[in-house]
Amino acid sequence: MTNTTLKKISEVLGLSISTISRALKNHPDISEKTKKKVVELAKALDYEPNASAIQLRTQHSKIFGLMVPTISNFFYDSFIASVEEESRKEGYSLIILQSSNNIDIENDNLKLCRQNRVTGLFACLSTGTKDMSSFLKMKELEIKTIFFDIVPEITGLNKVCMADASVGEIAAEAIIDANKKDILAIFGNANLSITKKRELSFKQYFNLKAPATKLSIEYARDIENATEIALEHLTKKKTVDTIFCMSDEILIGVMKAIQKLKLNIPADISIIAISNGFIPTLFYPPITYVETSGYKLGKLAFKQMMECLSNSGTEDLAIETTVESKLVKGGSL
Amino acid sequence: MTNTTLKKISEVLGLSISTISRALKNHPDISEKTKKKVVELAKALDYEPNASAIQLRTQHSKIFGLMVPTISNFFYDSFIASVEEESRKEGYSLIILQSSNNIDIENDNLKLCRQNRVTGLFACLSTGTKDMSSFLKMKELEIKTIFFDIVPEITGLNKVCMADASVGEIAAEAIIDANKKDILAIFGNANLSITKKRELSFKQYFNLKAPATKLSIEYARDIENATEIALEHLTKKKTVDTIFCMSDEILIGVMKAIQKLKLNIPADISIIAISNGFIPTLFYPPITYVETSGYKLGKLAFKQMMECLSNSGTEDLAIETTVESKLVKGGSL
DNA sequence: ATAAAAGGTGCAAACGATTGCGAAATGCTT
DNA sequence: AAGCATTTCGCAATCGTTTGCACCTTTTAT
Repeated sequence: MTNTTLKKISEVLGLSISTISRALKNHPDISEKTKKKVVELAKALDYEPNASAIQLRTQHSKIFGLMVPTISNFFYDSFIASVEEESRKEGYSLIILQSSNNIDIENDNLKLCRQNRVTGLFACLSTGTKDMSSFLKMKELEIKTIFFDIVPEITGLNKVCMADASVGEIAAEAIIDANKKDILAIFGNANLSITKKRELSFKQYFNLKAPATKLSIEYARDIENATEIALEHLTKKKTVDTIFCMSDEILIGVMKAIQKLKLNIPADISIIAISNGFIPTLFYPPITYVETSGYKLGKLAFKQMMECLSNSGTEDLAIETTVESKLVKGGSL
Repeated sequence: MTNTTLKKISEVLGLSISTISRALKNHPDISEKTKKKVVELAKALDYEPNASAIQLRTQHSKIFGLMVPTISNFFYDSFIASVEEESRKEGYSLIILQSSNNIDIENDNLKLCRQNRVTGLFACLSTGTKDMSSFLKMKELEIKTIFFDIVPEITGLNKVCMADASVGEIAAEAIIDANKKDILAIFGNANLSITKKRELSFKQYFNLKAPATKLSIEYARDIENATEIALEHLTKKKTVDTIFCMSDEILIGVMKAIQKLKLNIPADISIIAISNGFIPTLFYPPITYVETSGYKLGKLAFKQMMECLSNSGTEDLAIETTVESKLVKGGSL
């Protein structure tokens, strides 16, 4: 069974291909009578336009690319879900790519996007990305790129992020309000700008508002490493009264340590995290967290993409926007 | 900056477009000398073939579609990740779609796949799907479809599933081995074949091996509902000694109830779940679970897709394969 | 009545690549 | 040197759609 094409419809109706094409897109040149005939036959024959042909002809693809380090992630999967929702509404398809934090794969993926002539790309950098040339190549090809979450440090690009600085402050403020004095703060990869921002604002807020607070800063590579770090601090020097976790992964690692030591929250130890909100509710009491919503970020990124596309042609300005976050109180602080 | 095309290369080199095309694909008709020249210039000009043009010409798209009810899900996200990995290796792009368990969206998504002329589709049915006509339309268009996880009941289709029957048995066996007598078994949507299979095999195994066991069967709609059900059983009639959870969602709901009641696992109550393996490890002691790996299922689905494609032309046989699972012992039983 | 203006439709080129077939150039044989 | 095979390459059609332009009817205005 071969696909129905404009040609086939035109042959049946004894009209030209161009007339069919115009009729189907409700072009004013075509009479109502003809339009009706065409539309009806098209439906009867299950006509569905060939996206490749349209792309080829119009040089416009109705496809977005979306690249994340890993799909299996509380933050990214909701970001993806969010962008997917919007894309579908606008009639775009979404090609999902994961870089696995591997630069070669990242470049392969970018190539795929170029070959498919995606209209736009949502990109979260992989951890090791230093060389932005592949991304800049996208710009030359007029593939609009919105960077999100982990974004390049260079300017002149479109970026959407959580308001990372304020995220750090909100957490710090909550800790100070709870009158905690000895904090273990565990961050992620120290090379990422997201980590730097959160850490800096976190520390600065303490310096400003509660300089006497004792802060131990650590960096965890993964869940296991976070567990180790927490165990180390909780067993050797038992003075720590609060643990701050920069991410869900770190929170999970820390909670393993706490459960292992059978500590009570918040009697023995307080916890506060930065999270999408899912993991914190799995524990009892629910963990207090500063919300970073992949879902909201996705919506924002999409909005920015659409603006970017409508601005096309004119000077394309690079915008950096952020999603503010808020404290969600559990019972862990 | 416009894209490099075969035409542009041909003009620079004073050769015909066909020669360039053949040279780039290492066609034996072309001399080594010419090939070398062409390949070098192509690289210098950053030539990247236009996927749309190729698709249009070859009627073969190098794109797979993948539809799940929701991306944000422990099982599906790892399935997606797995298929994405393999697709990339084979040079395919993946279009991800989520149906949100909404039949209209599901149909829209299928249409998108058709319009993009995807080569193959990995599909997990949404909960309410009864009418398979949209899917059968894919078959007419020779879009190979592999159904996974939640699959249609009709035969003659390609399906990959967890070995749901054996999953139920493994759980039942573990419970019997642990010498438990009063079981609360919470399942998901009772209309899904996956639920039916798991439930049937679960009950049958008890009937066969330990008919005296008391089984209370319940169905939970979502996390909250699972919590309610668990609370109900644990507070009113306190005889239940084990809770079986058919999915991560149910496990999460149950764990909330247990933490709320401050019950000790496994002293007060035993837990066993069917899970991807992530959620069970978040608790202490880790929950014993029967493993259902989205990752493994993804690999299997992809393998089957490739076989399906290579078989193309010949009689296309419908295969149903399953991934066996195993018991992963935590400390909850 | 006739010219001008709509209204409706078709022609043909274009998008970028693939490929069967034919043609030119080269080498080889005798 | 002529015939033949072989190597190397180009022509042109094709995939399905869009779109500027020209064309032919009707209307409408004068």
